[in-house]
Amino acid sequence: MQKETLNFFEKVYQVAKLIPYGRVTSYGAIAKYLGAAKSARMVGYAMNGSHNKEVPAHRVVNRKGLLTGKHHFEGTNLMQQLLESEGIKVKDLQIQDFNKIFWDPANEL
DNA sequence: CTCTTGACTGAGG
DNA sequence: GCCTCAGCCAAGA
Repeated sequence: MQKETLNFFEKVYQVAKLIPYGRVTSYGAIAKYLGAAKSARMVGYAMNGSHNKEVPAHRVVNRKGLLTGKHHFEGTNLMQQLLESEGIKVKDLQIQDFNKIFWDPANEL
């Protein structure tokens, strides 16, 4: 019987994988969808292990659409590069039209 | 066990 | 819209 925390991490990965192409979401949105809106930080923490997974962590940003986690990627602009490759416009770690491409799992899923 | 840190968020000024 | 404070939970020292 796994702990709920472990299940939480697993769900984070699952939801992250479900993020449509050219869309982004926030840590809080995922956390809220999992029923742990107050554990948004845990979502980001879970992403630490996302490197070994097929999780598109570059599509997950904070509520402002800011690429706060870009420092966890290789290089200095890999995250922004990946997003722009999907048609997402990014300006200095800030996603443009964030409200338009924002994907809320609790609402869309 | 206690303290610090962190890919966060909401409320108040 | 920006800055600051507090709450939140888990992992590491």
